[in-house]
Amino acid sequence: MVEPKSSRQKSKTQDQHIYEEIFDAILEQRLWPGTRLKEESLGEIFGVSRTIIRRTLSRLAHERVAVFEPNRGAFVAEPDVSDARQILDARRLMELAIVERVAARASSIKGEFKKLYDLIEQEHKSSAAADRGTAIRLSGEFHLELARLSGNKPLEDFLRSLVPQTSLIIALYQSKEGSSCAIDEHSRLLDALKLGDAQEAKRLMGEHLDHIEERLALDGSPGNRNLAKVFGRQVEKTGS
Amino acid sequence: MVEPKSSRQKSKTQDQHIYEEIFDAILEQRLWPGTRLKEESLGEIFGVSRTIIRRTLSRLAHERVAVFEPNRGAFVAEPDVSDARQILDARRLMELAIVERVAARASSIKGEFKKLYDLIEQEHKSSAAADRGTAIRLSGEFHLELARLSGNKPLEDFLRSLVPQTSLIIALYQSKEGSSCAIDEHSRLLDALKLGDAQEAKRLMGEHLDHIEERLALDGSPGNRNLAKVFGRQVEKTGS
DNA sequence: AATCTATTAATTGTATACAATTTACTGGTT
DNA sequence: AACCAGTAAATTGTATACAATTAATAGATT
Repeated sequence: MVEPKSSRQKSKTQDQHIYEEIFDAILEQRLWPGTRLKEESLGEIFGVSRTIIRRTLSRLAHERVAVFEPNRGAFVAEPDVSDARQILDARRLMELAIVERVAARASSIKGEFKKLYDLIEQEHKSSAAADRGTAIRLSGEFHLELARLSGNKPLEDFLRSLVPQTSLIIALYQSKEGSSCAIDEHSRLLDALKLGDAQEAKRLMGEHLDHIEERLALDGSPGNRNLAKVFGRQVEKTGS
Repeated sequence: MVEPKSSRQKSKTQDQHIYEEIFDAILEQRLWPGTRLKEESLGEIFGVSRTIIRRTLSRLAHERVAVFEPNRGAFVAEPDVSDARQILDARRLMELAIVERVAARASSIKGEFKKLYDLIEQEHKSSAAADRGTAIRLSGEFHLELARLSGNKPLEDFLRSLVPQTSLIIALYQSKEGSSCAIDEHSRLLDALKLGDAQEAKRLMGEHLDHIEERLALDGSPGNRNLAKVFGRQVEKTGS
């Protein structure tokens, strides 16, 4: 058997690929909240019919990263302040639970920490190269890899929807420019995890999330809001 | 405007209806783990094309209540022991967090507790009538209503996938028959919540979940497993 | 010129047609 | 009788066609 995979069995990986492209675009903030996701345009871009695109959009909608407006199509989600608070609350709950579980398993997954160190290194590089988009995405991937190491798939899946949603929140509400402190925070967190120090790891994760939230203006004072959001919708980035 | 809704705007509620029918069938354990969900059959039952059914199945698959096997179709999920442990772990985390949040908001949502009392009453009735399926479903709805009152939609959505998954776990691994203690537990939990006593409410919820887990045989000893699971797949319940 | 209305174009929502694959069945072989 | 191959039927996976709706445009009216 040289090529056992038919054109149809590619479908799942094909699906996954399209999903990840959009996912990454949101993480890297190339795809802005409110951006229209036109089905035919996306179909042309990825060389598939609307059927496939529609399934991908449906998945994104289920993860609350996209929203379907009836008869108007799909758009990148625009979480309002209330949504944002709920998402960040849920994320904190998840991240602390994940860190706790990773710390508890630390001794039995020693070999699995390598990818986390690699991600941190890549983050450093992207940050040094002032490649903000990539740096943000890698930061998200760090958290997702942590979730994977928790050994709890439901928690991992849930975080997979919260991470891009956080990205949208940052796009909409970040007032101060993000200093690159996050990288060192990841490093220190990982050190604590490797030692299985759940208490310290949770403390560091809590602080890490505090720092992310501190940079946001969720108090509703328009002065701090992202100008793009204040002055209206973005240009479509999906058109052919 | 007498009838502003077109045939297409029914679609969303139509979708929701089909989803809930299957969801309830799983909660009530009329739909057994491993049952095949044939697209055309379901389409005939609900009077829609495979397109709609496929979307519903896709949603169920995303919630891990159903599973797609490539080129073979969708089946009701059959969580293995490892899956079960992760699901129950995640569910405990969620339920405790939810209870905490409901307790914190207790004073500002006083009027919203009515539905919970109604559900408990219905549970009593179904239990008295020996209507086990309905009783189980109502128990699930109690937890979902609680999640709604947490005021955190992401957490609510996540629990909405964990509750039917728990139902599947119970179907597969419950060894001892469930005594009706759960009802009183719901009552006492609700009393604590109404008072805003988070500590006590969490304690009660923890015990409640302990009791559910105690009745399961997740240790892998086949002697305690559900016979239906041991001796193989169930009869299809989906055929026309 | 601005606003409203009618018409056209663009887009989504659903059903259906067809291709790829799996499952069931039949007949033959050991 | 059990087992295997080959064929037919059933089922899924994808693309496409068409209907319903929304958005865009042009023309008329104030």
